[in-house]
Order: sequence, then structure tokens, then C-alpha cells
Amino acid sequence: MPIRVSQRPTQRQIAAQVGVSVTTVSRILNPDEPHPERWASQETIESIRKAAHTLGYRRNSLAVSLRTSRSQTVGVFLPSIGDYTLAAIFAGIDEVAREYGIMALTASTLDAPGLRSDRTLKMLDHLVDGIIFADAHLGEQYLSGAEAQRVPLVLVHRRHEEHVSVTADDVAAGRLAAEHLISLGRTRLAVIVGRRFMSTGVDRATGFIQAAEEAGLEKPVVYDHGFTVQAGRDAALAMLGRDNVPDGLFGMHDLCTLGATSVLRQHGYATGEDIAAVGSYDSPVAWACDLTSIGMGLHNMGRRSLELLLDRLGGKEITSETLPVSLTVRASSDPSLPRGDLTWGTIPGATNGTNHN
Amino acid sequence: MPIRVSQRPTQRQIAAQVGVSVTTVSRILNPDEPHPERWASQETIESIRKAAHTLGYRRNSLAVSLRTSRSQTVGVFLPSIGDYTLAAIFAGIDEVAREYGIMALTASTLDAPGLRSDRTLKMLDHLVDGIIFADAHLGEQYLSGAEAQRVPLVLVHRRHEEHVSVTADDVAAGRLAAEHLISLGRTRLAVIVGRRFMSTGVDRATGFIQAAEEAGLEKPVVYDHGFTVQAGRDAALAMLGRDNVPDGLFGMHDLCTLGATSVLRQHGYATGEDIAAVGSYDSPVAWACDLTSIGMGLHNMGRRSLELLLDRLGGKEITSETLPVSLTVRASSDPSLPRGDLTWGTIPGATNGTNHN
DNA sequence: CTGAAAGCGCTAACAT
DNA sequence: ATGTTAGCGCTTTCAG
Repeated sequence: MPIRVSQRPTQRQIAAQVGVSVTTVSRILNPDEPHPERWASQETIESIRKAAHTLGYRRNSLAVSLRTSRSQTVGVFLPSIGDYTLAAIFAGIDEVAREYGIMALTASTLDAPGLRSDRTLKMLDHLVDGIIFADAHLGEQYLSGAEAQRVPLVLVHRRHEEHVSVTADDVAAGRLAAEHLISLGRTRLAVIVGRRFMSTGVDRATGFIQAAEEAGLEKPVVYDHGFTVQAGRDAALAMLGRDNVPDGLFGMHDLCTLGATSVLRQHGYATGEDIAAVGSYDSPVAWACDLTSIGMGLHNMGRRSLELLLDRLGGKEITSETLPVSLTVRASSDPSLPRGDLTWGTIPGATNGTNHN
Repeated sequence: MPIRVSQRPTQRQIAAQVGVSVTTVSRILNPDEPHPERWASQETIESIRKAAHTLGYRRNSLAVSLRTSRSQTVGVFLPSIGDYTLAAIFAGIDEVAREYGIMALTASTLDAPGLRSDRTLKMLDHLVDGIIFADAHLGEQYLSGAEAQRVPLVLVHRRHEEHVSVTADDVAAGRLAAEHLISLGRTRLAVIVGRRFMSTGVDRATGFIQAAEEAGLEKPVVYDHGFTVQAGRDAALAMLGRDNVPDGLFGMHDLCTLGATSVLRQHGYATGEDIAAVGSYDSPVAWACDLTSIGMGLHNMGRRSLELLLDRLGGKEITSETLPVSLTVRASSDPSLPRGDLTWGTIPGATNGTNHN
């Protein structure tokens, strides 16, 4: 493959055209130089700037990075990108990146440690200044790759014992859900969580169970099916199979909660009445489906994670942050509220639709 | 800010340790070199590889890029990242990127041309080999920034007259939706689209209207409120306000469709009975809410867009692709199918819940 | 089979 | 106020 020499104008071209050295050009054009006027006469500055403009000069970030060992890029690892939750977090990260003129390199890891370490190395090859991991696993030591290279890292969404993280107050979220259900008179509670290594589910379940026990209720049943629609359906089927349908349900994701209520309703348990349901993340879906849900401030969570990483890169000491959560009550838990798409009657049967075309 | 010389081992260190020149090390360690054995004795190769391994050598991608003018990175522009649609497309792109060992730089543009051109320039500063735009605007000439630099680009999701794109067969999607509704005996059709510059909505509306007119129905009413939950609610209110509620509805997004049916239901129009609704993208939400929807193959769309870009970078000629769509029928259009969360009765009132904590 | 030398585009000591 | 020099880590002629 032949070298396609870049067509971009360089500082050298400007220097030649203006009749100064590249050094001077560099000093004037470097946006991080606080006092360009210290380095050249007003006249020179003018002509350099003008030449840069007419040539359409843009600095080559790669060359700068190679020289300065700072790339103005950060890596972002997400467990899976095709999910609302992570997309919202990433939107917050992207917003801060834009504000600071930083580029984000992204990669998803599907929560597979092998994949993650491979991609981490690859990302470090690009000399990212720091990395944000949204896919931390509790207790795991996979982050050594990044640590060994002394690249600062911040976790977001899921915490890990040994690293700085920005998470929602998941324990509070769990308590909030339980207290809400209890305040509605619910007594047989259940919670659907994800896998053990995800602090989100673990912590929310902890708070949920604590609050239930403090209220003198029997311990909530924990279903660890996950947080997808399918997971919710599976969990519901498990409840039905064990003839142990709760009257208060908390799911780790709005979709999972909806998947569960959908199945339960088909078996005669009316959402909002027979069973009060609370989802997580207060996503648009929750609104569209009148699902009570706990907002986790995902966008802001993303923002803070990059802000913290940048603080760290700027030399500051940083510590983990726990962001407040909020409860939005809708008809899925309180039937006295208006509702659009939730129902109360009993409907027979259950399939997943039919495909055409 | 002091230069923090990178702690990573370099080819020079390996060369010194093994007692050969960096040239030889480079030749052996370069993964793109088809025949390393052509360049050194088996013995030398062994010791270089061994030294590289023990030192934990990894090549500096930035240095390689600077030298070769190929960065093995691509830029990805999304209108907004916090949406299921784009997240699904991006997941496909990410998958291909992983397969080819390419890094993706991402940025969202919020469909704002100014923001996009700024960020495009910034991305080009990082010498991306190519760019994928998921935020094309019909008729706009904003892509000049990338073109001027002769950086190959591919559009995804939304098409544009002058560029290669990978899109769903949106016209077919519109026809499919209309034909389905018509086959159910619906005659007063409506469609909720996004803004004019989005080919997705424009094309789907075109197909939808065509099919309706070919069937001899009166022309469907077009509501251009957008594709969010709020947009759906607004469109529904507009229908109610004009006393012109359709019996068949097609929305550009599952969430938008759900937002509309939610409001309509609160005003006495039962989903699946009084009004048959079809959404777009067949997202998990559609499944969870028993919403009939048109699948657009988003993941594959993302995959193809990067594959095409890589073909282009490899020197091939590439042309636009239109991917097939599919209809999944659920209770929102066909009440004979089982349903979980959709309803038929009438519910009074309408708010957006209350906030606590 | 191996190496010396040049240089990608830029920045930063160290002159003057 | 400006230039000289060196070099970030790597690839790639060109020479042997």
C-alpha cells in the first residue's frame, strides 16, 4: 500500500510562505500557548495567522500527541452499546468531550473479560490519556492492563472496590423502590436483578431488601434473570411456576420490568392492582407505558465520569461519587394515576407475535 | 505541563537488547508484514519476538499513523447517541471495528450543522481514515468538510442524494405498514414523521401514502411532530384537536407510536381496536408492549456501513445499499393476538406522573 | 539477511 | 523576537 502523503497543509508550508521558522509558526498557532504575542511581533503573528487561514491549516493531532505524549483522547468501554442505559451515559460523556475538545474512542466488551483486555491494550496503543469503564465487574482484577500502563481510569455506572467510580446511589434506589411499594400496602415483594458481578443490581437489591426487612416484611424474593425484556418474561414465568407471584415488583431495567408485567398480566395479574411494578432508569419507555420508575441520572452520570477523569488528568485528587436518584410514580404502581397503555383485566395466551416479509 | 515520556517499551529498546537495528525489529514485529521470515534468520526472529514479549512491547499506533498516513481509525457521527436506534446501529459498527482491529472515534451532532462541521474538522485532525455519518440531512451540502480533505465517507440510516449510503428500504417499510393496516380493513390512515431533512421519515411516508392511494383510500394525514414519546403525544393531541383520529397509525419510532396510542387510549380510543398502530424499528419496547412494528435491521445496517467504508478504503468501488425490512404483527394492530400491556377500555385523565425524592 | 539514514508533523530546550 | 537542534516511535527507501 503506497504512502498517501497527506494533503493537509503543514506548519512548514506556512513557515516557508511567511518566511519564518516552523518554531515561530508553532508558537503562534499552538492554541495552548497563553501568550502568542510574547513570541513574535504583531506583524509576524498577523501574517502567520493569515497564511494559516488561507491555506486552511489544521494541526495534525497525531503529530502533536507523539511529541507531547498527550493525545487529548479518552477511551470509553461499554458493556453493550445497543442499550438505552449505556447510550444515555455515553451521551453525557460525549457532551463533556465536546466542551473540552476531546475525542472519545469507544469499544464495547459484552461483559467478556477476554474481549475487554484485548481491546484495552488496543486502546492504549492509541495513547489514550485515560479510560472510562462502564462495564466493571465486582471483585474482578481485569483492570490491570490499564493500571500497568499507569493510565488513569474512572468507572461509571458500576462500581468496583478498588477504583474511583461515578454511580447512582443504587442502595438508595432500592430503598426508594421498596418504601414506595410498602407505602402502597404491598407486602410480598420481589426484585429482578442481573448477574452477581454488576454492582447496580447487587446494590439496589441490598437497599430493597434492607428497607423491606426494616418494615417488618418477609425477605423479598430475588430473581436473578437479568435486565432485558426476555429476562423479565423469564422471571415472571419463574414466579408463576413457583406459584409465588409477588404483589410488589422492582426490576433493574424498565424493559425487564415491562417484560415481567406483560407476562404476569397475561396470566391474570393486573399491573397496578394485583401487582405494583417499579422499573429502573426512568427511560422514555417508562413514560410511554406509565411505568413507575427510579431515575438514575444517567446523562449526568456520564458527564461526571469524564469530568472526574479530566480532573485526574489535571493532577487533582479524585474520589468516587454517588449521585442522587429519584422516583417517578405512575399507574403501574398507583392505579389512581392516569394510565394509557397498562391494563387491569385478564388476557389469555402468550406468544411473541408472528413474522411477515 | 511537563512532557511525561511514555513508559512503554519501544522498538529501539528491543533492538538494543537483541543486538540488531530497529529496522529489523520493525520488520519482524510489523503485523502487516506478510513474510517476516524473509527479513531475518529464524534465530533473530525468535529473539526479537521473545524480547518483545518479555518487555511487553506494543506498537505505538500514533507513531505508525504519522509515518504511514493511515490511522486505522474511523469517525462515526450520530445525531444523538442516547437513542436506541443509533445505539443499535453503532453496536453493529463497533462489531465490525473489533473484527478488523479498527478504533472508532465517535461524536454526536444533535442534527446541528454547525456542531457537525466543527466536530468533523476536529475528527480530521486525528487523521481518521474515513467517516460514517448517521446524521445526513437531505439536500444539505454540509459534508464538504470531509470531502475537501478527500476523506472517504459513507452514510448510514439516512440517505443523501450525493453520497453512498446504507439504509433500510424505508419506502418498502412505509408500504408494508400501510398494506398491513389496509389488510386489517383500516381506511383512515395517518403517519407521524420527523423533520423534512430526515430521509427515514420522508421515504417511509412516501411508501405509506403510495400504498394507501393505490388501495383507493383517501390520502393519509401526515403529522410531522417527530419520533420521540413527546412527539407521539403531541401528534395524538393534534388528532384529537382536529377531531380527526385515524383508525390506522404508523409512527417513525416505537416510542413515538406508543406515546400516541397512550394519549389516544386515555381519550377512549382503544389500541388494537379503535386504532391499529404500527411502530418502527421493532425495538425491545415493541416486544414488551405488544406493539406491531417494522424491523429495520439496525445492527446489520451498522455493520454494512463500516464494511462498505473499509471496502472503499481498500480501493474498491462501492454503491449504496438498501436493506430489507420486516413486519412483526402484534396486538397493537391485530387484537386477535395475545397481549400483555395494551388495553381496550377507556381511561380518563392524562398527566406525566408525580415526582418524589 | 541486515543496517544506516531520512523523515512523518510537531514541540521544546537552548541558543542568540 | 526568532532560529537551531533534537527527537517523539515508527516505517521505508537505499545500500550493502
